[in-house]
Amino acid sequence: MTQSCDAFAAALLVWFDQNGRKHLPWQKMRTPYRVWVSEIMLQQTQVGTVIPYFERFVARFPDVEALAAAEQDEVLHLWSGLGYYSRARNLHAAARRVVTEHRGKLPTDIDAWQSLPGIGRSTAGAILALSRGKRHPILDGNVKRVLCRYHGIETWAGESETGKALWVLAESHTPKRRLAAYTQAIMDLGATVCVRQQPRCRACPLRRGCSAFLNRATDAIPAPRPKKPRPLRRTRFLILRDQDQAVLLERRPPSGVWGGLWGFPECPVEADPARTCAERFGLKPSGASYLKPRQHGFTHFRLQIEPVLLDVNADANADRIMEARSVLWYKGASSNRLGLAAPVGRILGELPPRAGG
DNA sequence: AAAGCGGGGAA
DNA sequence: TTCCCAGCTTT
Repeated sequence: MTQSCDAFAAALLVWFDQNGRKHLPWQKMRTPYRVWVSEIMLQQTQVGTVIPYFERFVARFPDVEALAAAEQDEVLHLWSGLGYYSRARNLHAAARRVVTEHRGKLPTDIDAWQSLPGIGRSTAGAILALSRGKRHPILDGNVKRVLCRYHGIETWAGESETGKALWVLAESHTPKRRLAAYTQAIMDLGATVCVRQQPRCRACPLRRGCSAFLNRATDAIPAPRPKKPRPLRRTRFLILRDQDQAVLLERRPPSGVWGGLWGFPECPVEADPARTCAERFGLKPSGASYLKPRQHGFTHFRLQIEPVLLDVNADANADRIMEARSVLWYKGASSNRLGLAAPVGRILGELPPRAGG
């Protein structure tokens, strides 16, 4: 007798029918395009955060042609606040490639998906399983946690040997039928039951076979990433504000921190802000006030931002500055649809009013 | 304050 | 192949 799936998958599917999430926005009209967008948004971001972004994004770009035709600025604007902006740039670039290279047809095989920017093995497998019911394993953070606990894997999942072993296990548990349900089920279990801290093992359909549960090891598994110290870096944000309360923003380089987003000009903390302002923009500030420094956290370092507010009179120079496409005077969200780096948006909302302005 | 999360690209 | 990078939310 051949069974269509192992005990792991069978228990998971039974659980899913009762407890799985079936009304997420990307589960209505479950087209490959919508599943693709949702999977990219979900890569480093939780469901609750993604939902409003997803709704806005697919309302504006309902299909791959609409996305491909968009300006990058508008794509980044709709992504602004979600983080990891290379996801948005890659999604946009991939949409353009699908239109030019596949005449707008989304791929049906996993290699074609994986050759698109921003799509690796797990994301490609998830898209095909969820939207077309094809048999491919996935291995995202939730699945790694479930498999490490179930199989009692005590090494860190980010280690390459551990990762290989997890892919083999993921493949072996993947059933031959009900691929969309199974794929959603294992993600849902990780997100709602087999959570990192205080997992709800009493509600888990897999506990009878779960090594970590049977050995009371759910606190130790999954093993945490080996941690490294995060150095502190400092930078200055130059906030040039003219007599109409408009603020000068620069487009950041396409790669690196906040790549492609708009932000304040930066200068090293050793430099003189007023002189930098004069040298780079030909504007002589009438005063400089040092605003409260703030810290912004990244994975590998912390950034101390020291904002300096410089009041300038821009009339004579505005045109010359604007000739460069990478600079603009920002008058508020109503007049510009741009992607702003998160701390830039916060600082803009907290600026003190200009005296006599 | 610290940890988590998937993939790209440089080394 | 192996590092290093990215930005927000949750705890």
